[in-house]
Amino acid sequence: MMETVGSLSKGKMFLSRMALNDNKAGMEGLNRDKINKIIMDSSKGSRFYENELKKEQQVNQRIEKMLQQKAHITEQQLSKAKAQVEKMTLDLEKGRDLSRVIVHVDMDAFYAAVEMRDCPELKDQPMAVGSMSMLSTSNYHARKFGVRAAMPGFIAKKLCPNLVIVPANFDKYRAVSAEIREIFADYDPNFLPMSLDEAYLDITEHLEQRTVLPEALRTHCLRLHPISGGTDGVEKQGDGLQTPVEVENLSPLLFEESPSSSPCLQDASLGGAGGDVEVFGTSAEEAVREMRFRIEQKTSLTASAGIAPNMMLAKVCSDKNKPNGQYILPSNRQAVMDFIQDLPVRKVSGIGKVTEKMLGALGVTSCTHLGQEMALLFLLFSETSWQQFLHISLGLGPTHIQRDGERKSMSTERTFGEMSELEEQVSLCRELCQDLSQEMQKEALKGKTVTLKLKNVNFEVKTRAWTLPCAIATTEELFAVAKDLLKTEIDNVSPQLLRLRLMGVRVSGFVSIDDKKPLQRSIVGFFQQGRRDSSSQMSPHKPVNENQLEPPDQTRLPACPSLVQASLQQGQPWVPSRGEVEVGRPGQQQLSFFRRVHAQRLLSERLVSPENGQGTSFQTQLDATTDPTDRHSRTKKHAADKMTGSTLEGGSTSLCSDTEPDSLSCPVCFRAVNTTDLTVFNTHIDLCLSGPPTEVKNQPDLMRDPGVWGREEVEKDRVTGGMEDTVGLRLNSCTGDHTESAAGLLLDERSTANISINRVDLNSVCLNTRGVSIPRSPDANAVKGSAQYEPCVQVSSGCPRSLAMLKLESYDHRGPALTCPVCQVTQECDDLSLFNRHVDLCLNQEVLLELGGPRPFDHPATTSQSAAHEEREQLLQKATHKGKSRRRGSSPQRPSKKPKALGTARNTIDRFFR
DNA sequence: ATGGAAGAATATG
DNA sequence: CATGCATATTCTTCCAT
Repeated sequence: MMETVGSLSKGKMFLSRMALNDNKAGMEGLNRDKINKIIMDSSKGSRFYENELKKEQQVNQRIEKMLQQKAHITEQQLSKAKAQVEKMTLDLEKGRDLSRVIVHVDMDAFYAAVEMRDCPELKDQPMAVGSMSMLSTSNYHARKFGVRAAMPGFIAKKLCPNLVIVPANFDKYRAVSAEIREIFADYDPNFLPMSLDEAYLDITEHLEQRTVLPEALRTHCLRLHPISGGTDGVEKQGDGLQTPVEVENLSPLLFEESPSSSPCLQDASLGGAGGDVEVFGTSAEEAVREMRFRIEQKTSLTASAGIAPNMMLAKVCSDKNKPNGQYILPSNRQAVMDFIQDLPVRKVSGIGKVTEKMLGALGVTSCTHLGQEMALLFLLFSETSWQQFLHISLGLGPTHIQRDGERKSMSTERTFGEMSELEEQVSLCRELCQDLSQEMQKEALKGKTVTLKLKNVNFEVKTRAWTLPCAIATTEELFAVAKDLLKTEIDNVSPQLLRLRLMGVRVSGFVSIDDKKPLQRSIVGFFQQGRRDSSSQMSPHKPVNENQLEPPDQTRLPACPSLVQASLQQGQPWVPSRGEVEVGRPGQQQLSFFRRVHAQRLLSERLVSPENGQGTSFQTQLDATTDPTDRHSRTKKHAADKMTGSTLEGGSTSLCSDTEPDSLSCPVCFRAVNTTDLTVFNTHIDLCLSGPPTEVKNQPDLMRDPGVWGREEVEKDRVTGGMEDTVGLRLNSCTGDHTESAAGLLLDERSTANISINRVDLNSVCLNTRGVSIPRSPDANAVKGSAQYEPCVQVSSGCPRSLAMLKLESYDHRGPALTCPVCQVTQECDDLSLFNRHVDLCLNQEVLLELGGPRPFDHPATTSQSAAHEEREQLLQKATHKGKSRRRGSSPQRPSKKPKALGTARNTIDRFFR
């Protein structure tokens, strides 16, 4: 190679990552310089190119770092490494297994070949499958022009103006794939499909049987019965095989019927054109030839294959005589080593362009070099990389093919023209979640980690993930998490907009079938789990983190705020915790918002109750400082207690219960209702909820209506009251102005505290400061209790009309949490109609409750059958003026054509995230 | 030290 | 004018114990 990719050419950086990758069959002897010039000319200056440049420089830096490291290596280190290498080499050599016969089969130009088969006009011209922006495959004709897979169509067109680009038709490819897999299965029922067009087979057993296989069963007929007109396609040359023909049901016949009755022959004679037969031998080569023959007979497509003692070699071999050829590597050590000798490392699966370049910088291009430099590589690369290199240099690879286990992730992503509109972004996000959810449903999967992927118009990629305590699957759940992730990113660049070109959502952390049950358990099990967890924390023998049957430690993981809301609607166990946003100072490194979550959560748990996990100290504080009526809210629990045990621990400390019921606290007006009759109580709640909506409509006065919200006095009391011991802070604004307060929350200059945004509504923002004490005055740095763990922070709303509400609660019980007076379940939820429906259900199912214990908040669909509910909901919708009671599940989602906000840009953002 | 989680990067077809 | 999608794995960094 004279013009090594990555070297300098005419003083200009030549991008190795952009240049033509011609290590592909059918691309030998091309005018690379010319092709590369065209590629460069089409790319230069584009955002894509700029990003590639950036990435290239990163790689170069990595290489530089590596070379510096190399310079500091001492002889001593090197000889020590050498010893390591020798020892390891010996070990590996000892374990070398040449007994297996592994085959790698690979269809030739698969997608392109299928299209050509089905459209004869394409056969004689250069064509590719894909689009103007990306090609999946090209036929061999097109490859002569440098047109290949993973090349954008518009560049391919420049290389080859006559190129025909055919859109992909995956259903068709899948169908063909199924056909060839049937054949594979005859040779190895445990074959490993790598993609639609590729598979590994272990034919060792088949070969054993084959030696005693009657000749008739190795006899295959050839029917000259071209299915789509044309004779030989561009890719069909050599190997003595004839034109594409079709023989129906060949494989079953071959292996299941007696040879004498082979209809194959009859058919052939019937065909008139004279059916030839071919007898295949018993060797590995013959077996593979037979397999390829059958593939061609069945599909009119050709395949190439490699035969070798392990997968790594078989893969390389299958490429050797592409297309429509095969290569066998004898199963002896010398043959393997000879084969490896000059093999470019890049040919080995797993060595990509970056590794190739890094190795190249050390003078390693072939596998022999690799073997020679193993000691050096030991010092410069990671253990795993080094192991990989060593295996390669010895010609070793997996000898037992194993079907892939369970899938580990599932994702969907979409590329589009620049998208900056929040509304669009959010709705796209939802769409993706919906698609993903549907896919998950097909495989009955539920996952715990949701990852949002964003690529901006400069091709910079970001991923943001959140792991939940329980597995989720529905659109709403996924969206709840994804939109929070998205919102965080939007907030992080605000007031600028995210200019996206791609968005994706991924789910991982699937629970196995065995794990699913516990995760879908009712809230009873959920809480019992929490109890078990915290008790085991205390016990000296700490259990290993979940074996299969042990459900995940749900108390230790953060939950996504919106998810709580969503799961509420889905009637699934909710998780009493939340995520946060770090409000960083300008210039300060924005630490990952979620990374902090876990830490802070643990912290809060420690605060709550390190010794007994019951949160007693907190509870004491709570009782001492909350509104007196509140104290009676945790009443009515005869049933609930029986089921959950009398305490809820760990992350659920807040649900600690007290006893003696004589009144119930209305979660709406916060007043004690002097009754224990739940029906009466329910009526009260209903009244509260359907209370005068008129004033409420006027947003500025939202907080003024005690009849509906009734919180003002209470909260004012709290502001002046238990301030010192405040642990959770909730800040409510009755206008949209809070957007200021959310972002511009006034931290004093040394505060690095994390303010968590609990929920951002149209009308309120709920913030949580974790374990932070609020000084009475800007100067007073009251360090109390939990504050020893966190810096002090001074909070001000920055909005004259906002009302700071300080509420003494344990961490896991802050925010707009409502406790169901019936089942005692507290949940973050400020949608009163939902809450009311829950209460209704609880009441209606009192009997059930007695029998089965508390259940999760139920799905609205199952609960809002009655017209009364509907009415109330409508009322409430008016009352809150937020559309909060809109049921995402059942009502057709309105295309958020709500009036654009009066307020700031922020305001509108918040609206989208409802 | 070790281990988990998140995030970026690498690789494959 | 303009560079995809799905999946897996590895490496690095940060954090907690």
